[in-house]
Amino acid sequence: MAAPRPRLVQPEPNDDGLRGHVGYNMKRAFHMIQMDVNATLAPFGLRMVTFSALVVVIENPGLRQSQLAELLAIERPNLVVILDELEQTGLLTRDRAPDDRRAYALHVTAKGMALGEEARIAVNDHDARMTAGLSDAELAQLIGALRRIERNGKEGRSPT
Amino acid sequence: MAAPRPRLVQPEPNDDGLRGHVGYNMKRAFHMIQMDVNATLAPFGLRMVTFSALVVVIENPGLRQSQLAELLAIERPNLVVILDELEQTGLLTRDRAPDDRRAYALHVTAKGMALGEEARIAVNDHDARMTAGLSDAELAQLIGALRRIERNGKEGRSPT
DNA sequence: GAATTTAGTTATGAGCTATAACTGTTTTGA
DNA sequence: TCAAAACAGTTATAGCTCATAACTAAATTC
Repeated sequence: MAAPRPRLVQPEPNDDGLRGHVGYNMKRAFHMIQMDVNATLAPFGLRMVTFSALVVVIENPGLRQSQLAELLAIERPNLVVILDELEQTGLLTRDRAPDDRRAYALHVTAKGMALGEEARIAVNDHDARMTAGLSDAELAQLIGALRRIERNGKEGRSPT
Repeated sequence: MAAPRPRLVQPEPNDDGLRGHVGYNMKRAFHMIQMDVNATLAPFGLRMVTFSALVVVIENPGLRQSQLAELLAIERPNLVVILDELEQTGLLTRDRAPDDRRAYALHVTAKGMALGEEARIAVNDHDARMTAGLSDAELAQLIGALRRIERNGKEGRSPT
């Protein structure tokens, strides 16, 4: 066994005092995920939020904008530009709802469907990369904990 | 047992297709944490990032700005305004390093120390709120998973 | 049918992050 | 020794995300 090395006069600086906080660790982890997923989606002309919107419209055809905003927890005004982007690149359509001429029914185009499915494969690869080293059970536990935190945060808000 | 209710023509829209992705769940969880921690720190005149900087300087007195930036994974230019804020409110000092007149040695003031410790108590409460319902073991597992993801993200980057 | 509510939009501002380019100081090495 | 390179901190700037207020047009309420 090696003899103990004499203590450095100037010990290595560290962020140990923050590592016990969930928020600090999550901020750093999320930053990595965001960078990687955006790099992953860039070849498709998508960002994290446009990908999310596209997937939800694929799975909920005919959805209204306000419903999509609610589902994604995005403010309506911000969703407008996101959908502009997806509409202008021909991935989805805004069709006037026949029963309510204020509203739009959202549908993906064939192109949107195809691109969405391809992007999904890429995002699954990204997921696998970022969660490498975690078992299936650990991954499920992670997602469960994240959803619990999301719920805890909602409960703290005003009971709408 | 109740008889099965007939299937709705328009089923409730949902984001199930995204819930399997770690990034989507983390984005939503982190958003809640960020809102809550900022509300928690506002009475102290702090934000998440100024709190983080303050804590690290408390625990690493004499630290250089570039070391702090490295530790917090913040770009140097962005750290400047953060430290301006902490310096102008009298929480820390930038002292010219005697051995290198380019560099500053960072130290917290007595006021910074006191405020930092108070803020820490508030942030611990925030942590407890956000992670309510998770056992100690689950919390440890969560932090472990987040650190793993952070490491996986770093490895994907250029090996500087 | 006037008043209110709702769906989507526009305009705008705040916060966080990243990059390029600059000043002044230290280190390198010819 | 002294010019070139590297380094610490800074300034300026731009992008992305999120939030709010105020608007238009259509539907609903009473």
